[in-house]
Amino acid sequence: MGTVSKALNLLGYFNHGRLEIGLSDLTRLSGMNKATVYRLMTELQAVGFVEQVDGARSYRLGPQVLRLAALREASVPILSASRRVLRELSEETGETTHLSLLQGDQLASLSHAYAPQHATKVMMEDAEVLTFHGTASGLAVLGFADDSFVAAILDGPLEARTPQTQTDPAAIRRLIDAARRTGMAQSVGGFEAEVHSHAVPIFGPDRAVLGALAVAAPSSRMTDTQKQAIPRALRAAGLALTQRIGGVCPPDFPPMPLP
Amino acid sequence: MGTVSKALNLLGYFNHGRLEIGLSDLTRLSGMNKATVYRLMTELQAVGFVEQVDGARSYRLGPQVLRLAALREASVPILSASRRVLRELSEETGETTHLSLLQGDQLASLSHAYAPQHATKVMMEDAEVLTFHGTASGLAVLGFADDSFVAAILDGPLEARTPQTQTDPAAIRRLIDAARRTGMAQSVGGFEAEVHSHAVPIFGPDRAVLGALAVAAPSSRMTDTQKQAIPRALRAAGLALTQRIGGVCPPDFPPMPLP
DNA sequence: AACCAATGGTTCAAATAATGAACCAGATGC
DNA sequence: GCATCTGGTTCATTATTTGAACCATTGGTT
Repeated sequence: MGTVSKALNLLGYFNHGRLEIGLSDLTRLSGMNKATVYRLMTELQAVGFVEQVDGARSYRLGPQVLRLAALREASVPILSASRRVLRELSEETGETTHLSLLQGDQLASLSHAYAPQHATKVMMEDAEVLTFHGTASGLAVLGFADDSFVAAILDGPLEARTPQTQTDPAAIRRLIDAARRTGMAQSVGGFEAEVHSHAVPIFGPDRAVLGALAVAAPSSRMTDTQKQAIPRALRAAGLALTQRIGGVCPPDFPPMPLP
Repeated sequence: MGTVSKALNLLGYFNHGRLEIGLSDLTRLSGMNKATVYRLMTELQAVGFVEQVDGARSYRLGPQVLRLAALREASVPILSASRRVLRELSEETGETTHLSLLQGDQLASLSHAYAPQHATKVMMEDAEVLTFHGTASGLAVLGFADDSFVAAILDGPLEARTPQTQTDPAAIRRLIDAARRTGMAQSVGGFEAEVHSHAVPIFGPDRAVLGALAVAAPSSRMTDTQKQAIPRALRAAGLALTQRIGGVCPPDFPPMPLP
């Protein structure tokens, strides 16, 4: 691994629970030498990828990433395309919706919409990294990912975020197969307790899976009516989003059932 | 300059006119050795900062920057805070408004809003890099930047984007001084012909200037009425945005004139 | 007030990774 | 069928990165 990767991997330790990280913490987290971390962070700071909060002390992400993200959106306007789809899907289902995208070997939730209807709703934070085996979105993605990628996930550690999280590789494999067959995945409390999610994959122009569109509802509201309505609306929204970004579904993707 | 800076500087060559760059172009643009550029880009690709468009060929920015930008917004929610301010200011003035932020030694326009009123309007693109000497936003920022920073800008090459661009260092210095005295800057056709812009600086919690809020109108619509109304609305909006992000104006910032 | 354990930051010889000229192989143009 | 692009690769030379140890401050404990 080259120096550039090491430096940029340091940025991976930032998340919603750790928006600012001190030198010592970063040294511990990364397992690298303190002097190395210091030099890398100093260099990242010089190019505006991180900044120090005031004068000295801990680091946080810098303003330069905003410019790059805006240009990425200009190249591949998937987030902007998703906003209307998310909003309409939220209104139609009455529940929280979100879009997650593959970023290398991670799946991050990057855009969401809330429904106005209910006082209680599933709350989302952008940039949260999702597990593949414990979320509907993750299973939907795995259903259409490379075999080697799926194997790597099933081989790796399968953490249980909740008591309901499925961690048996064989069982997860069955869920993935079901996702591929039906074009949709579900998770009941696999990531957050009391949350029942449905998700469909989103495809790019090369027919590769890019991420997933999901509806997350409190389990208590998942009535028989909703269990019918949500998959129907979600499937249509997923196809619409894939289409809006110029994507193409793979040949084995199950078509919309007739109404 | 270390390897990390070299790699990340490569990302600086991406812009709206060049969303995808091939290896040879990048080699020429950067002046570095082709093997070096190749290795750096391969490494950036491995961590998801760039990706290759399909299989092989040219590079574009990768999905990883989206996650970092979302986290940056969670740290410093300046873009989300700006959206309402921009929208209201656009509605009030009937013109295009935008927010630009300092990113190291660059000023990039990162968020904008259009007014619904007119058929003609000034169009904006996010992530466009602005000149300091030829835009109202740039002058507003320089008015409250470090002396050394101002000196570096005036010392550097001062490109004329339009025939109207002021490129005389002494004249620009006078514009900067005026911006500091009045808390507002103007530019008539200094960046795009026929565009008359006003801008006010935005400050952070440490009283340092972060960027500028601007109103851009076609010169033809800049009537005496608008010349009064826009500065008034803009000044109020700038103070509101500074306040909403927890910023503090420096002691010498001219207060709002009484109505 | 002395002590201890943190913190961020710095040094310098040794170890390692980056560099660049030259070289492939394929595509495109003439 | 020659010339010139392109992206990609090699390998000895060179320059950068590395890491143990060391400072200076800070905050908490006895």
